[in-house]
Amino acid sequence: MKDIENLNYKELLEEFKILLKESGLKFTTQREVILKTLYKHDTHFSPEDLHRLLRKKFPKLNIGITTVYRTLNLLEKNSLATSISFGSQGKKFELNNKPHHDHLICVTCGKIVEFEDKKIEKKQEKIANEHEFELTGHIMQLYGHCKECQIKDKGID
Amino acid sequence: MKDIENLNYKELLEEFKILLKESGLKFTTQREVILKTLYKHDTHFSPEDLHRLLRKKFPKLNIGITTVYRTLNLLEKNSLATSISFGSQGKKFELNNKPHHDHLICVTCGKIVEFEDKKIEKKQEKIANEHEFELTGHIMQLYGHCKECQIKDKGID
DNA sequence: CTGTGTGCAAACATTTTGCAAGCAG
DNA sequence: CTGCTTGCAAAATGTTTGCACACAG
Repeated sequence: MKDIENLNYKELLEEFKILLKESGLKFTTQREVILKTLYKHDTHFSPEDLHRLLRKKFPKLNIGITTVYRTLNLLEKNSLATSISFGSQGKKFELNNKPHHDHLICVTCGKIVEFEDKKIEKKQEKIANEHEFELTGHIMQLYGHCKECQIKDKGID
Repeated sequence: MKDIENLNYKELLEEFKILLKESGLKFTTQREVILKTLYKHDTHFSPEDLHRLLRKKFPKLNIGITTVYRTLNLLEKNSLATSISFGSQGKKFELNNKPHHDHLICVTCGKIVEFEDKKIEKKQEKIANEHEFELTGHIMQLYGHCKECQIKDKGID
C-alpha cells in the first residue's frame, strides 16, 4: 500500500496522475477539483455534501453526483482516500494525506471526532507480537452518544 | 451507560421490560423474539438477515422488516445493542451482553484471533470522556500477516 | 480518432414514514 | 378503553447503472 502521508497538494496531485496513467484512465477537471476540494477542506465529506460544495464553487462545471461517487470510489480503491460508514447515514470520505488517526462516531447524529493515541497503537503492536502477527494496519472506531445527543435523548423526546 | 455485560437471557429480558415500562412502551411478542434471537445467535445481524431468520423461525408472527428496524434502533438507543458497519455494507447489530472482544485478522489466510485488552478498553473510555462522548461500543480490528503466512509471503510473491 | 468520462434519468438498495387495524396494559 | 405497535405500501434516502454525447490523450 502506497504511503501518501504528509504529501502536499502538488505531490498528491502528481501521485493521482501517475495512478491514473497506470490504470489507463484520464485526468479530468472533475477529478482534479474533487481531489483539490478534499485536500483543502480536510474534513470527512459525504458524497452529497461534497457534491453540493462543488456545484457551488464550480458552477460552470455542472458536476454530477454520479461523478462524485465514482471519483471517491476510485480514490478509495487506490488508497488515496478512506471511507468510514455508519449504515443508513452513508459513507464519509477523507484523504489519506495525514498521519494515522482513529474515529469517535456519534451513533445518533453521525458526528465524527478524530483522535490519536500512541499508547494504544503501541499496545496493538504488542498484542500482535504476542500472537506472532506482523501488523499492516487497523481499524478502530469508538461509537457512542456525543454531548449534544446525550442532552437531546434525555431532556426532550 | 447501563452495564448489561454478562447478563443471561432472563436478566436481559427483565432489563428490557423495565426499560420499556420506563418509556411508556409496550412489551410485545415481536420485541421479545427479536431480543431472544439476538441473544441466542450471538452474532452480528443485519436487519435483513435477522428479518429473514425471524420469518423462518416464527412464520405465524409474520413479522415485518419495519418492526425489525424499529426494534433494533430501539435497542441501540437504549444501549442494549450496538450497530457497527463492516466495510461498505449496511449496519450490523449485536447485543451488548458480552464483554467486548476484538479481532486480529490475517490478511493473507483470513485467520481470525480474538483478543481482549483491558488497558486499551480503559484508554478508549478515557478518550471518549475527554470528548464528552458516552460510549456504546467500538470496533477494533488489527490486520496483518500471521506467523504461517509471513513464512509463505517471504518465500513466494 | 478512440475509448474513457460525464451528466442525466432510471434502476436499485436500504431505511423511514403514514396509515388503518390490532393488541397490551 | 386508550394509545402504542404492527404490517403494508409508499416515500425518502443513498448509491449504482445504462446511455448518448463530450472530451482527454
